[in-house]
Amino acid sequence: MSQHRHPGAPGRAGAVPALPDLPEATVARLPEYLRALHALADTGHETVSSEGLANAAGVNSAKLRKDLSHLGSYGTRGVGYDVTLLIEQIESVLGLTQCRSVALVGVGNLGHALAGYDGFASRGFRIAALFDADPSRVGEEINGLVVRHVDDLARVAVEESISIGVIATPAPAAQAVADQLVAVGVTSILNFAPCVLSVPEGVDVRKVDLAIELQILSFHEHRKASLTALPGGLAATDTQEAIGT
Amino acid sequence: MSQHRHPGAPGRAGAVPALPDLPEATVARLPEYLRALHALADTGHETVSSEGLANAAGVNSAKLRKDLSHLGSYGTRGVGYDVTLLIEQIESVLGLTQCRSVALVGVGNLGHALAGYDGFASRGFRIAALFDADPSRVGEEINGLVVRHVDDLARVAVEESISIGVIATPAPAAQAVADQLVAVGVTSILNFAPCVLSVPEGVDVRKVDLAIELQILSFHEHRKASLTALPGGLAATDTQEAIGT
DNA sequence: AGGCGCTTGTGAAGAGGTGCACAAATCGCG
DNA sequence: CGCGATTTGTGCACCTCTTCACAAGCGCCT
Repeated sequence: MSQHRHPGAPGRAGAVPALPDLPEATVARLPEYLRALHALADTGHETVSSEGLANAAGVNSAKLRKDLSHLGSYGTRGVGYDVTLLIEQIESVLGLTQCRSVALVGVGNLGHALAGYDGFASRGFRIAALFDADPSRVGEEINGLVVRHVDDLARVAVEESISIGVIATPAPAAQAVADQLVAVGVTSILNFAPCVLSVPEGVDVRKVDLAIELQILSFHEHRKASLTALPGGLAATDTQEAIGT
Repeated sequence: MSQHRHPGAPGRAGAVPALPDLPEATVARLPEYLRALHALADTGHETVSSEGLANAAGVNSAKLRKDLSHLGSYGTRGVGYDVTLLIEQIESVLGLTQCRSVALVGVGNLGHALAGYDGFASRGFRIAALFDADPSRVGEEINGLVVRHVDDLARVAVEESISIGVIATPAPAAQAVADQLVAVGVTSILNFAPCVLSVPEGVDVRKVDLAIELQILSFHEHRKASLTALPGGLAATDTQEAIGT
């Protein structure tokens, strides 16, 4: 998880239509539900049960029902959920009704791929500008966008009304880029650089580190290897819980 | 989170030197500590306090101490942790003492970038083979590796003793690739395709979906926008959280 | 209209993670 | 040698998330 502190919570916000104050874990799963729902809609389904949607999203059906219950009662007992209605609701909650403009900084190996990734556009995000610090890369055209120098960030960010910044630079440059993004008023950052960013309060940072995912897999692999290397195979249940502290 | 069920082994035998049975949350943070430790080692630090390392890793110092305590007492009270020793311990626990071979399937936009990502090699992973289903891509050389056809997966996987598979194909192809990987004996998969994979028990799948991260950010952005639009103007300035620095 | 089967929504219990606060342990110094 | 400064390791309370189990609600069929 990343840094997420949302301070004003105790003072209940008054009469705003819907500020559901969703649990973080639920928010993290909503996009997955949304993807599954779109797939269902594309295959002609009009309604879906919690069981069916849970399977499509890879979660437990009870968890799914509790998650959806946090955004209101949009299901019909005995029937299920209306696919179209649920899509609208989730998109509304996630703030996807408006198309958000993304600035991508760092057009190296990874940044290049991100610039061409069509999963963003199909989910309502528009990559509005590309930046790099390397002058030899400035001017290059990627996917219909021209790479600009990072010094132009301030001007362009305002022009394009950027709401999310993506950092795909090498680690040493990431903090400086983050500072620039914050200075321009960006309050949401997706960081692919393998380093910790320090940002002022109110700015959300999410981190994606590809190497870390591999290391976590490595741990489980290592663990499984230790287990299968045991004498007697895995059915040997006579020795157990010998491990204390 | 991803699918992590290790149910079939209720009696996990315990005669092995150290099977700490770490909490998942701890495992997920160890790589971050490791990165911070390497950075400290490179700058000449020989020891580090929990406070110092916690700052470098972007977490709370109490959490860090508890995490490290799960792998044993490798710190010295009044002094801190020996950087080199701690690196060795964490790498040992994560199973990084041996270089793991990775097979990357799907050499499209994203796969291309992953193949060239040097963060893998620097963390002890070796991309041992590249695959694609598109014949026009087979034979292409990327970063010193030749792209092979996915039908050769079985043969090559054995030759190269692949231990982790990375799926960077379009979503519709992902399940078939996963099945092939599993058939070859791969039990750890990192999935970049936006879909749910179903795999037999004992196989670990971790999912990275770039669009989902953006959608989570979008939610918080949406939420912040709603808050600042409130009448009472309970601006977020009353609580200063001073996030990890 | 009434009953029946199906599905949602939710209270409650359980599991897991977090952070505080402090005792225990170690080092350096007088 | 003992004392104080410092830092680890951890018991405990709190909190969030998960899972179970079931009542309430809905539609269909007779």
